Amino acid sequence: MNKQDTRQAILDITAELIQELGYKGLSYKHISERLGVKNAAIHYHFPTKADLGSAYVEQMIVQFEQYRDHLNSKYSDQPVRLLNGLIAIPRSFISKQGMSCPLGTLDAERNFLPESMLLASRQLSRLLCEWLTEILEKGQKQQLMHFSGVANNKALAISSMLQGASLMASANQAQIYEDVIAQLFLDLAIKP
Amino acid sequence: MNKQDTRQAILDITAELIQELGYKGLSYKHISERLGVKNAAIHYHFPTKADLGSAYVEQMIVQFEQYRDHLNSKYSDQPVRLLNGLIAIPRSFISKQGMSCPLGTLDAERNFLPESMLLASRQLSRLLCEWLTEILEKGQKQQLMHFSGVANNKALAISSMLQGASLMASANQAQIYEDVIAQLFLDLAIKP
DNA sequence: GTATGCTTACCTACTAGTAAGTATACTCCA
DNA sequence: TGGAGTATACTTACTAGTAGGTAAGCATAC
Repeated sequence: MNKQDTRQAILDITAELIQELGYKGLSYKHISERLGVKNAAIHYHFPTKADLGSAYVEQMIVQFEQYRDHLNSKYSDQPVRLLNGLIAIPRSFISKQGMSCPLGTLDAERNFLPESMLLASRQLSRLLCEWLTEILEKGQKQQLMHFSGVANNKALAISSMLQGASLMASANQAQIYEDVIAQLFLDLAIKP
Repeated sequence: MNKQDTRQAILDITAELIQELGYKGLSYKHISERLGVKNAAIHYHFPTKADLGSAYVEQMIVQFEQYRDHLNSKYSDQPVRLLNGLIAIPRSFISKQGMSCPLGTLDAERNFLPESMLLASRQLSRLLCEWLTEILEKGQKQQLMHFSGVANNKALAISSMLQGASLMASANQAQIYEDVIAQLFLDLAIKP
């Protein structure tokens, strides 16, 4: 097989497994069995687990940026649509049985993550929060969203809420996420 | 050593380690080394890891109930004090370097937890949410806390927020938790 | 004829868990 | 009161399984 194809296949399987098992729960054996190769083949593409983990988070960042830019250009002046787009990210993970949004999982595994991975996951978390801040500012300016304090801090609070709700939904019932989102819309006084 | 004393010492070390490493990251070797015994000694008190994990969560539930009952009787009609008491729980974990509130960690490890442990951790999560609901209802009645929708769902949203903020604070900077709490008080329009 | 992408075969470290042995402390009975 | 017996709280020594990682070999394709 082509080197880039195999590499991408490994990353895809890694993404699925991390959503299910976390970084620590992920093993080269899991990946190699799913891919139908031997575990040494994975080491050929990603010498160490830290290399694999870092590549995974880097890929998540790229995917997030593409998604954000796409929505930003499509719904530039529709902050409610943008917010719905952001909210859809954790939802997409929860909808798959046994899986969850990886950001919370990685935070929980902070003491096992290689430095590069921890830094990258912090960056992704920051990017998400910055996007949410912009959305809230637009929403406030257009009087479509209402909140106290500065957008920056409100974004941090909502970001925490989404991350927490995503984990709780995965470990309890998926419905929890929707209930929390409903409350969020009530709090922001968004007219549906 | 006395059997009950050793058992409690093991549970105390387990509590610390789970806050730091999670259930999966915890090992009998870690515990036995800290306690200055051999790993088989831990198996004498807790035959399987599932026994240890379940005992740990059960203990958390008892401690939570004592704390809640104590505050409830002390500040029965002071919902803001009660809320501060609830908020202090995750804070107490975050304040210890490298540690975090175990509820989020356990949710992230849902696919590795023995059934009894998963059920117990869900129960603790539910107890927390129920207490918060009562506090919000009192606060609303006394016009000390303001929010849209029903207390039940608002409690779920805040609960998610606390859990998410606790994880983010542990993996990033502890200050995040305080920033989120400040926003929460703003949102509830609580006068300080 | 050589670089690529993989396999075979191995390594060390660690995991939870177990069976058998042992020193200590307590209990019962002469 | 003293000694036999026994329960307690461990240790020693081990198991099978899994982890990440590596060195050398080997087909295939260029």
